[in-house]
Amino acid sequence: MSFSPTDHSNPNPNSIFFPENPDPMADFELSDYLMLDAGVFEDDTSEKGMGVANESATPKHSNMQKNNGVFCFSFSLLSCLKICRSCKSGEKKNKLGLGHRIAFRMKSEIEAMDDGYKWRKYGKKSVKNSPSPRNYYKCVSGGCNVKKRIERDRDDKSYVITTYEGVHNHESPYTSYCNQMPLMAPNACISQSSPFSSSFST
DNA sequence: CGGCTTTGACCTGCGC
DNA sequence: GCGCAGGTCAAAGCCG
Repeated sequence: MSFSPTDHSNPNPNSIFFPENPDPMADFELSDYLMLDAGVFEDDTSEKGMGVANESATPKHSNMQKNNGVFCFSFSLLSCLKICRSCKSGEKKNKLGLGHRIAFRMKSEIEAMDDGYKWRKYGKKSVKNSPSPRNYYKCVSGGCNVKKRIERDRDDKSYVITTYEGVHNHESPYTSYCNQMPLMAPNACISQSSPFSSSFST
């Protein structure tokens, strides 16, 4: 299944589309993700505050599974944020009082990835020692004060660093959309909608 | 005309 | 207290 920009059944016209590309993930590489306030994996080899999806890692959540030696994340960023909510981190909050924070570093030419939620840009700021500006977004859903920052990696501009703050208090439009497709493979929709749902070779 | 982005100004925290 | 840097606000402009 693949959406096209003219496919009006796609609930989010801003989605990233993978046309008839034999390898839709060819241009995308999720290199790191940092659980700044909590860990995703219960893995003895994990660094503090960072999950590592290696062979010995034990999936802490049902969203993650091993398939033919490959760890497959069936969650996208949006579901990952929900995972954060369930983590036992003591509900530490940042200075903004938004609670959990999670950062992703990924190789991408596109900065504004579609993660299923709708965002409104409210600021842009140049950062010291960084040639690329930082963009600020807020979730536009009423009552949801989740924010995200997007900036280019100062060391390697081919990488984009996305930082999420807070937890959505509503379901993603995309999640709702996927839930209405019982015949679809569980990972298929997310894989098409969000490149964040990736696979790690182990 | 409504929604979204841009951008300069303003606010706040922190180090000296 | 002062200056700097990061974060946010809000008016103006753009676009469909």
